[in-house]
Amino acid sequence: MTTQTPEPTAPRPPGSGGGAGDARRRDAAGTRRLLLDAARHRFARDGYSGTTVRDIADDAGVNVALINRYFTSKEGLFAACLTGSVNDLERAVAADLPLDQVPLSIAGQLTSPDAGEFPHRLLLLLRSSGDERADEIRLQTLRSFSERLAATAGRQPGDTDGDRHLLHAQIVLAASFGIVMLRASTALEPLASAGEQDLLPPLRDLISALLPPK
Amino acid sequence: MTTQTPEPTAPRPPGSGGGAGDARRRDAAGTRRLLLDAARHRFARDGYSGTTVRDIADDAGVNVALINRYFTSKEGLFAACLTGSVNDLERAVAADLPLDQVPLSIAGQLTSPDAGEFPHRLLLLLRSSGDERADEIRLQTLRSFSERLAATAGRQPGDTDGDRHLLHAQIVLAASFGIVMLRASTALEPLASAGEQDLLPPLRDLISALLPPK
Amino acid sequence: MTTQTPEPTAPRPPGSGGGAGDARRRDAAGTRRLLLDAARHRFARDGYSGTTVRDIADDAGVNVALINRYFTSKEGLFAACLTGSVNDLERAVAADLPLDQVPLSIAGQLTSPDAGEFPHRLLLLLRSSGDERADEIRLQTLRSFSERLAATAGRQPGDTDGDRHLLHAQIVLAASFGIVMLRASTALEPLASAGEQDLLPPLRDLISALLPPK
Amino acid sequence: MTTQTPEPTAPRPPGSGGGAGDARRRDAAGTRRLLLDAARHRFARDGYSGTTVRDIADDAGVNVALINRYFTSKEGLFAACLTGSVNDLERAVAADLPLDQVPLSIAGQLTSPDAGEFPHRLLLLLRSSGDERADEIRLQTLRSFSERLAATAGRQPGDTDGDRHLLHAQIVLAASFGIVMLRASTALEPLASAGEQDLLPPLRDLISALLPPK
DNA sequence: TATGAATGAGAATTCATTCAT
DNA sequence: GATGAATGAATTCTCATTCAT
Repeated sequence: MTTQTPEPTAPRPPGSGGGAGDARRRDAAGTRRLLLDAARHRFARDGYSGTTVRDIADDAGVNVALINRYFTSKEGLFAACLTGSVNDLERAVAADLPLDQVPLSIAGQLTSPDAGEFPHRLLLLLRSSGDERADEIRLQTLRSFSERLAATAGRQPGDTDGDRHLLHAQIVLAASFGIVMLRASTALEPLASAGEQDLLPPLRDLISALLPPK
Repeated sequence: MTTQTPEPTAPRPPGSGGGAGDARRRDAAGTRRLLLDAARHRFARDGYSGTTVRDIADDAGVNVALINRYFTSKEGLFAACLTGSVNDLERAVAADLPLDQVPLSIAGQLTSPDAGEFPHRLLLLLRSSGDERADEIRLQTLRSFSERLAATAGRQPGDTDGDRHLLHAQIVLAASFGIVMLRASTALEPLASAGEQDLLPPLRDLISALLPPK
Repeated sequence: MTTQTPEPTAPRPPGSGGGAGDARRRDAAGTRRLLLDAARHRFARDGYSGTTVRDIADDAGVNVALINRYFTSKEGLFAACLTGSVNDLERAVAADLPLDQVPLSIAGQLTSPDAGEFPHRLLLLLRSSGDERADEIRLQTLRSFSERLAATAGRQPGDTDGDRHLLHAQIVLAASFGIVMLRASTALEPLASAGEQDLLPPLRDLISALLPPK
Repeated sequence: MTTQTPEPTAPRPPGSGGGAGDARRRDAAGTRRLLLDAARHRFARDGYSGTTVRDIADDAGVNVALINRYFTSKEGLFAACLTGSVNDLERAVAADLPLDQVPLSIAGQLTSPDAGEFPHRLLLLLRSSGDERADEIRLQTLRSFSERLAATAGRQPGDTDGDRHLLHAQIVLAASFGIVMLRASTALEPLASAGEQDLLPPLRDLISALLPPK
């Protein structure tokens, strides 16, 4: 394995399951959530096959076997991460923001100082586990996203091709993905550590260039 | 553009017309190239850990052991793919295009009808093997790319922060990545099957919004 | 003497009387010991590279993966065998026998009728895994052995070179090794099946010739 | 592999077969000898399974495939080494030395300053390839050796057991083996670098203690 | 519910050997 | 006779998963 784990590839000794001080023991719901959180980060950062269930369990501080107990399999856990993220994302954009606030929202989400969940949830949409079901979810989510985004754009005079807005919305989406990816996987400065106030202006420009308001 | 670099098809050994089956035997350079091509596609599509050396060897139609023979290890093969791609990318943009041709060039590269190499080479830059050396190459390439791109932009009146151009260039780069990723890993229409003539206009808009000409 | 150290047979889990088949399950310490015992024999007999981890696991009747679980790697297992053997050897000679009992002790150890552990532990000291750490242990052990042996020898009138005793002790050690090796790897009669009463006299002669008592 | 080759595990690049300056090319007998010499050293030092045919071929500066060409297989090469060594050893002791010269001869052989062949040939007798045929040769050689050695010893008054001389001779042989082994595989001082004049006296003592002259 | 021991499938890599030139 | 490309059979090690407690 070549995951870039901080720990210097310690030969995982037998009997170091976790046991974070015996707190939160015997709490099914809590354990589930712990695993989901850990998994989302790992999957987003290292991809599906770059992540081992042991990594996740260790991060969560629980026993590996519980992954299978609660999620049946690694793929099950991945699917759960995905649907969970989708739900949260849906809720995040459900507000149906006015168009001129979209850049602000995106910029904010991308740079939320507390290493917010948004980038991870987004990244997850690009990760494939090879599981058909999960892939369908991904596609469905992306589709609905871009449609909603396209809907915010104004119709330009002489527009015949309805697809054009959709294409542009998908390009905006793609740009967001690209930014998250680059920030997540490289140390490319200044992009990697740009803050909200840095990202907002160019994003506003980008969006208004592709999706002019109605 | 659409430079395909079809890697001038190995000098076939005498007496192997061109039939199916196992022609091209006993040709070290040819085998190497075959492996590189197969590996680039697999790595770009499935990521480093999602790819099996056996997959690659099978795609290339050669024995697995040859990967270690020619590239020492899976990581060695990955590094070779990366540097190879970098070289080709460098050459591709070496032309130092005038700014107003950049969108055209990008659009062309992204949509080359014959599933050209460009997207794969680009995608590769986002894949990590955990190998320090390879990661350094990736970063270096991205950096030099964005700098060159930034250099094509005009200085705006009152510009004090030189980083701004760089940031914008990196966002353009990110957008390209995002488009390639989405096209590669999902069937999101209309983006997935948009052709050059579809992508050109929005890309032109995007670029001139972020990197106004001098 | 003939200390057999039969490794006080793992605490069998309740409800597994002593029948054949796969008793002793779910007993980490027992499994570890089982692997060590099997490994010591194999390594001693076939050398490091002549031994397969699968051989060892099969001998021990456990799954191969457990070798990596408990000892990290084949080399780790080898090192564990070595240090284990060293400890036992140290204990075996710790008694600081009076010189005139040394031949008896050696003869006893070499011929313990139940194919005792001693020869294996000794043989192990001649096997190299290429692992630096393990090699250092070997050397250290041999050194301390021969020093202790040399110390039992009397000083001869006019002795100036202190090294002489050490050299002689090492030759005695070498002879012991040679005997063990020949017995282990060939069917050379009568040496191969000589018993304690056969070996004792010549060993006594050999030792008193090289290490005359004080 | 963990052979302790000096070269820092250079990833053997394709196309570095050997070609020692194109001298001695197309010389079947020469090549054979070259391979035998290289093989004897490797086998003696690293054992059968610790040695790779590539190691041997590289040492000899010839192509690997020639091993199979000339010796059919790795085992064939090993057997050839063994019989070759046996022949040389036979010749070495054929002189039927007077008993009082045996220690001198052995000490000389063990320490021959030019890293003589003797220790290697001797060591080879302890290495097993798992090949029945080879093992038979080894045993046969050891037997004839010890018999010849026993024959030099004088009959003691009241000797009834004829085997006693043979046993003693085998112990002398074993001691020689042990010394060679220790010298070859460890850096145990002073034994490791003892010269002929150091080894001669104790060996003389050892031999006369076990095999008193007639 | 939680734990850690155990397992089998599969991954990368090495190696002796054969083939074509 | 000699070379190096190619191959298939191991070998070590990792990983997801299941079992017994």
